[in-house]
Amino acid sequence: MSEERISTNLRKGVLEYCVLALLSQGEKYGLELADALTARELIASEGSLYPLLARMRENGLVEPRRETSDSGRPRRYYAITEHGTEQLATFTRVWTSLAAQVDALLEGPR
Amino acid sequence: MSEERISTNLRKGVLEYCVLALLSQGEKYGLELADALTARELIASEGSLYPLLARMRENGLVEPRRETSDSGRPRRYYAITEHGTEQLATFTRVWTSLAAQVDALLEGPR
DNA sequence: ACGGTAACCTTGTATAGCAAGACTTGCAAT
DNA sequence: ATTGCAAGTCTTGCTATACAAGGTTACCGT
Repeated sequence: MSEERISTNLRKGVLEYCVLALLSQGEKYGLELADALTARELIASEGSLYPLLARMRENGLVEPRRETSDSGRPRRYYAITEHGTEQLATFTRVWTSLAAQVDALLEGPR
Repeated sequence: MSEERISTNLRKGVLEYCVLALLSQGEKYGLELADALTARELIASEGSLYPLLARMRENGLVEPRRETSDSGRPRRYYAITEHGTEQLATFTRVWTSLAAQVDALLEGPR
């Protein structure tokens, strides 16, 4: 029951950069991102993703492009911007450092 | 400028269990915890810690004990409870799994 | 025409960390 | 004594994020 709560809080602030990491491998559209993140258990529902994408667009981290259907309904593809790439690099530094501290604490005194 | 913001969000949901990890090595009082966490860059100020300790007490994760001064002003020592120990174990599982996913994403496709 | 489904988006809510500072207590100079 | 300083605890107001639940639009097969 509380495993969910733990996950939820852990995801805060990580999700944004996981999206950037995925986009750094190439453009993706909303549901495609949602599926990739769900498979990795990094989101619990699309309700987290779309508001996040909107924020990221406002902050200039991603650039949306509308692709009107070759088949199926139109999709909105997102590409990472230069600014987004920089932010991803910064995050990687911060994450690596923090994760090392947490790992050390969890392992306890040698 | 935004490195702070990244850290802030990353800490959410981690801090609580870092406190438990520290307490699993023995009782500690407020400022002692604050110093340990600050040294590891896991908090930015005591303003995060005291409300957290209060929440953790309400949730039965820690048990406070008032120690009236042997020397210096009285301190409130916190000990981890059995429930706290269980929660720490659960967190460790969740954290390990999530951290692995994030690391994999940051390293990108092999 | 009609149901299904892919894709996208919105609303409301709970929660966690933070900055800044208030308050209390003991100790040390003067 | 009195003043000042530092250790220790706690409070207030704020912002931001993930989530559940549901709603909307467009395409497709039958």
